[in-house]
Amino acid sequence: MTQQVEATRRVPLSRDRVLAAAVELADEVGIESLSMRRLAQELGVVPMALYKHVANKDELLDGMVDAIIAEIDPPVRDAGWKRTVRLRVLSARRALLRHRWARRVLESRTSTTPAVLGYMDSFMGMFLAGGFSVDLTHHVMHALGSRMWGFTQELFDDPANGNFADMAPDAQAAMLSEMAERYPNILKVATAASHDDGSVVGAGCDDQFEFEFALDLMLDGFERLHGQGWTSEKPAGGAAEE
Amino acid sequence: MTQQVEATRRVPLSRDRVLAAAVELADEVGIESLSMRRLAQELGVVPMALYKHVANKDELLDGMVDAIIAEIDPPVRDAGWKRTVRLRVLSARRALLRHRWARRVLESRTSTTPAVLGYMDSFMGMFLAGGFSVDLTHHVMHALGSRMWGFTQELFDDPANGNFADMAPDAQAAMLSEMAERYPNILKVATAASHDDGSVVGAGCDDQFEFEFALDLMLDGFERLHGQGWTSEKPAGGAAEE
DNA sequence: CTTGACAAGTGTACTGCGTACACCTACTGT
DNA sequence: ACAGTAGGTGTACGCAGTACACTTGTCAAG
Repeated sequence: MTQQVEATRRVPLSRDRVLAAAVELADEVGIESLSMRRLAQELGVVPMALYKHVANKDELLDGMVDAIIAEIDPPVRDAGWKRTVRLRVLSARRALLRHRWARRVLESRTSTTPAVLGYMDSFMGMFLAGGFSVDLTHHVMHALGSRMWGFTQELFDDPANGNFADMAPDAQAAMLSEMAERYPNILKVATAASHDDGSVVGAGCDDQFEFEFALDLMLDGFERLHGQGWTSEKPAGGAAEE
Repeated sequence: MTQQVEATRRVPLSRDRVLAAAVELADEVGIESLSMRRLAQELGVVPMALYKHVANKDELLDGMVDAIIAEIDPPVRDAGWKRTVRLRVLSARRALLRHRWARRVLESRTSTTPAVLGYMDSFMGMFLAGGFSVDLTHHVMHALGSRMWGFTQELFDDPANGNFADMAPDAQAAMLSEMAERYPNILKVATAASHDDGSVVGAGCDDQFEFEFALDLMLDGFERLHGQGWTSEKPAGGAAEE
């Protein structure tokens, strides 16, 4: 009987099982609470057992990111570059939103795993296939930056707003009048962004709208540059120096 | 005599001294090596002494960020909004580049200290003063995102390139041919970006150029939208739902 | 000059982390 | 039947942040 129990759980660990469990755990408790010990416990195993499948925690994080990247849809076929890029970014965004920790990990990772490189490569491919010069593609990639992954640095994070909502009404009023005095512009902009909804910062705005607004702004800019055959005029030559 | 020594070092700690030392230490050894213990040691004091001046490490980091923000120049006067914004961002960029750890801390911080709010407020003020609608200003702020602080997520970080440079020539060749096979687009773009210089990724490109390229692309986009009186057409009403 | 209060600095100790290293164990191919 | 090995275990180390009780230095009031 114990044999059976053991037989049931004796599905041996594997790199994939470890990564999957890590992703799930991070989804549940947040990346900051994901420790090797906690993960091991979740898998019913002693912490050091994990090290037979991942070299260390950094590699674990890399693997988790790779798993998320695998969720991104491949480029659609036979659409113009703009639509292809747009859809791909939005697909990446959906994947990253399913795993909210992924943004931070991706940002903090200096690493370039094969999955990351593969995504970037195929991303550049979309522009090149659209007739962009290698030169322009390069700058475009830099300009997109992390927006290629479907996210932007949030202006305010939820907590600030959460705190506000949790405050006593009079404290809210006090804070509001203090803000009106010290940060009049923020207040103006924030309240305009949230007529019907009582919140002041952040929550009043539609992140998805903001993201697409900025993405389209950039894509339009790229289109314009491409249309006018833009080239970075580098200082002619350069062999002269040194 | 020991008295004198003590008298000399008896310049008492203060929040400002702690923050200044923390900034300096982070500049020297990197943010990941900045621990309360290490900082205390640097100040010739026992770790717990710091807690008389900062509540905890998070507050220390917040304070450090605030100190960097204080280094950003105020907006220039009597220039158009575009030039004003541009110069301000580039000033922020200079400050952040003087303290390379600041980018990460700013990114990871969910907090909104008065200094952060103040900067944002004055930033919005530049657009509003330029005649932007509150609405457009709002979206523009989101679109800028962390570029407002003068940085972008780097595509590749130095390490990858550093490793490559440190490799044996034949290993380099092997890696190159492997990359040509698996990431042909990356290779194309990267090599084009670094004709004269031997490196393959990252180092070949001029970060400052890339940053300004993207910044100007966005500012031009904003200008265009502003010129045509852009408004986000929100779904009329909304009170109907709930 | 004493005193006593309060701010600044100290010492010790706790918990949790990542992970090195030596060990055991159960399955595999010969 | 047995040796080799991959996978799991147990113990232990150093480093982190910080709670809590303590001493010390300084200065105002009696």
